Amino acid sequence: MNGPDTSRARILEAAAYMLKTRGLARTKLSDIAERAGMLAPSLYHHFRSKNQLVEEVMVEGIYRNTRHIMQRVEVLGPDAPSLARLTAAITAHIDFLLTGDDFASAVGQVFHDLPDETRHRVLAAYSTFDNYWRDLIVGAQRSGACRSSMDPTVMRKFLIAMLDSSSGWFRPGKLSAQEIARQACELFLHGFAT
Amino acid sequence: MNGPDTSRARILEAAAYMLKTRGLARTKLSDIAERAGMLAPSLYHHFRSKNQLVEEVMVEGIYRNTRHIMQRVEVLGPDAPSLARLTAAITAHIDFLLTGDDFASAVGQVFHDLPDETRHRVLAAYSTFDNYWRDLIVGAQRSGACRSSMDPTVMRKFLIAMLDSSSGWFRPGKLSAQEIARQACELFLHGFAT
DNA sequence: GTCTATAATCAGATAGAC
DNA sequence: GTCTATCTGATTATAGAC
Repeated sequence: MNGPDTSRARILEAAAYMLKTRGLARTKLSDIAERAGMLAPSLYHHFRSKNQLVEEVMVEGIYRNTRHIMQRVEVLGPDAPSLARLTAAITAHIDFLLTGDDFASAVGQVFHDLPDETRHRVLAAYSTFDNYWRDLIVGAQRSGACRSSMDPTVMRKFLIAMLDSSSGWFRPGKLSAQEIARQACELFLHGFAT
Repeated sequence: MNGPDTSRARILEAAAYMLKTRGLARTKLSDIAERAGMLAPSLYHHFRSKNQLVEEVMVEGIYRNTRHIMQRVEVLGPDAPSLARLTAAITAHIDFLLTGDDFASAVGQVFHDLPDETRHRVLAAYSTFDNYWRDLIVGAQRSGACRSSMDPTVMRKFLIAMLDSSSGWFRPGKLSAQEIARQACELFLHGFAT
């Protein structure tokens, strides 16, 4: 049942959890190790450095999230209206962040503290994600469903910031992930005013 | 012309700039000192520790930003329609972030890495800011200008996250702060769809 | 009030036993 | 593959001269 890297995977999950919860500077290797059931030096059997470990978490988080969103959009079929595609993407993103993918949440939390060199490589992985959103937004404008008077880059930045923030303030037991996703769609597409 | 704490003020400004630009973990005391025209140990004549210096930057940033927003809203007079008040607040916030107040930008950048004890105190200062936005939003709902079907807390979190993000991606020479503010108002109040 | 040492701390990383 | 022990390096912080 276990592949050759069970403990490697456990370490990555522990790291993702700690990074999402406490950020980069406040997570020590010993915290990650403890959560993975071992001591800090053992991590070096699986990863060359803290940076490499963090980088893998980031890239994995971006990859998982992108793939999840794409699936939930593409299942609608190639002829789905662009607003339906946008709605599916927003809902998928919130869902994924709030329903326990620590990797995806860690990305937003840690990205801006990454050392320059690491950040460049992570940025490359991020571009797939970013481009997908750009296409959804530009597509919605081209189809006439969204306003061309709005700058698509600004819309994307605002939207992603808004969605990403949710993993920082979401508390289970209050509004559900579904309800938050619904409000995000409403707000982004139709606004708060009556 | 110079009060008793000119260099103290210079240090705070240097710290705000470094914190907004590089985040907490990546700003060293020596960076702050250099920007203030002195060497790291000299900072200890003015501040007890890095934490205390950072805390003062945070509290000052929150205070300045809150005061700026309140002024720009209250100048409309007590009978201004609630949408005008919201619009003024959004515009003021973006303006303040993008037109060079490093203290305000540093808050969003650094807040989540603060050591627990510091963060608690900063959070107390933050509540004035937060409550003001809450009142603007709830007021707009009560007046009927904004939809009661939306959760006011979620709207506030989404709005502030969206606005705060701008200091991270704004680049002078592209869209102006005014234009970004306009798009933020449009998006938040009327949405992106046609 | 700012400097030149220098100490203290702490976290990342390595060596080598088991 | 994980441990104990140790090293290294970076950064905060202190002592004390000027």
